[in-house]
Amino acid sequence: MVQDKSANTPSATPSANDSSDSGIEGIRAARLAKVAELKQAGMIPYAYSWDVTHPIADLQAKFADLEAGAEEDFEVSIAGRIMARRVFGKLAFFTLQDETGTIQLYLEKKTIQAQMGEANEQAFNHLKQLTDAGDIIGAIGTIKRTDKGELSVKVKQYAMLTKSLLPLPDKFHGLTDVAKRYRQRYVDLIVNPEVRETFRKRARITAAIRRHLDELGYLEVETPVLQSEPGGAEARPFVTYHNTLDMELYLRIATELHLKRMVVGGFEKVFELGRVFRNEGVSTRHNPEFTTIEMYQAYGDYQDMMALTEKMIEQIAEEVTGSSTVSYQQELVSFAAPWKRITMHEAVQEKTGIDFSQFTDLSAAQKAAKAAGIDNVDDCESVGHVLNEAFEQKVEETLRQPTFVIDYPIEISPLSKPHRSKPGLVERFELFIVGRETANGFSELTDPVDQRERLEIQAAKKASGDLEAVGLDEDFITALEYGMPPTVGMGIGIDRLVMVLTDSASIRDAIAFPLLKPEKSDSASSAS
RNA sequence: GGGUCGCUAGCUCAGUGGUAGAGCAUUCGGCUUUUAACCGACUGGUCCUGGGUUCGAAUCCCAGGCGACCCA
Repeated sequence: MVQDKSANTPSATPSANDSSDSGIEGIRAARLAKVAELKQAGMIPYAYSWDVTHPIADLQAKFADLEAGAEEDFEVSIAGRIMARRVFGKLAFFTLQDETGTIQLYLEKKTIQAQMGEANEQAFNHLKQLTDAGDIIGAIGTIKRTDKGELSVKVKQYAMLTKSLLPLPDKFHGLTDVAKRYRQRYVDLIVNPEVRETFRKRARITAAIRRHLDELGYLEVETPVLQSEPGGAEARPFVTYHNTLDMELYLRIATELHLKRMVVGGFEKVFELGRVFRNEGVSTRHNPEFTTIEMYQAYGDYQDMMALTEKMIEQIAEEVTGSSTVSYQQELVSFAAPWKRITMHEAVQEKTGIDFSQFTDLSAAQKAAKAAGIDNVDDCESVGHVLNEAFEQKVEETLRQPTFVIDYPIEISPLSKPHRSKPGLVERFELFIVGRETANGFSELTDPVDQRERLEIQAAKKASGDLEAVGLDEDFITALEYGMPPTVGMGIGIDRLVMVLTDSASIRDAIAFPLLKPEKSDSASSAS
């Protein structure tokens, strides 16, 4: 191994094999013994750096046409994790993996001794005895395609860079236990290439959004996560506490109200891409912390924003997956614009036969809905709420291709501007993809008096115990009183978009570290 | 919140009342063209936790934990 010349002592050190235990503790002990042996032999088991000349994928591409058995006198230096070892008496093959891919190391005793022998005659033996699958090593050598056709680096010199103490999962079956995959995502990432690809795609999606909006002249801003009055959505917040101010604070449930303050302040195109927190249950479609982008454009309306949305997402789908048609869980989804637009009333009428726009009376709407097999209508406080129940129960799931549902009832849209020509409705759209709400946008309510009235209704609900109702944010109203230009806003659930574009069945597959309950409670297990 | 299923070696999994198993990994020996390398030998267990039934429990019963799926 590459080493400093000082300590070239024969390995009179503790052998790695005096543990009779091959369970996890035994493996750790054996590897710690190897760490000691490496040090004893003058090597550094946890190195400081390594000069890499080529990512592995570059080598695979550059020498793709090299014939079996051929060698190139082209010296490279690479680094990565040993994923598999195939060791013979005087020859060994390692599979080395870096971020870009894998390549085989061709490790010949003859060659390594010739190059490293003077420094360490034990170089090849150390390779066999002191390296394990999971270790991170650096290697310098030339390119060779073996007789069996595997592109390899014929190693002249190598060095341990990081000694791994824990065994990798089964090299063939990998790690499949989903709980373990989420709890130890680092192991999942090491052994499951498709998981790495998902998070690469996620990064490309957010980068593409930023690039797209930057080109359109949008400004990325950051607004508070800690708020004294969470608003902008109907959801229960997380509560936290500030010590020196001696006050409760809430983690934001949306970025909406602060972004609108930015618009009031004169920024005409703003967005924020960031984390919001909702104190809700966990499912394949919900994680308590998730990522949204909200964007606001002055002087535009919801038609403008729908046009922007379909164009942007179509472009992202093409960039990230290579096509505007993607396969999601065996279902083809086409992002080619323009997307279908249908009013909420039309959509519900299509599926239930009921025209809710004819109802002015709540009980008549409830009766009709019940007759159509719609549940939970008794608690509805308005025709609009009944319509929404009907939509959620009978329509939502059926919207597989990207679809804009437009013109929502005003009762369920406290921040939207009234529709310019349809009384009782607002200029709002929601985007559905594979049956899931993925985006939500509307012409923003700019009338401060109307806004105050609508938020007061919410505040009253909150006061009477509705935990999801939002409070009245006086400062937001004050901002509107200074005057907000006509504005359209929209939010996209980034995690759900990532799910569709990465073919992930669960939101947990699109979030690197999803929330999980601790595996074991440290507190006493005795019941009370 | 309800229902169904799962939890056994580091990993992937067998094992339905009678001494806890296999493959891979680990350890040891052999091997210069392997790639799920191979051959030989060995090692490795809180059978998720706690109760109960039983002469005897991974297995049956009860409660709990964590997870998956479905429903609300």
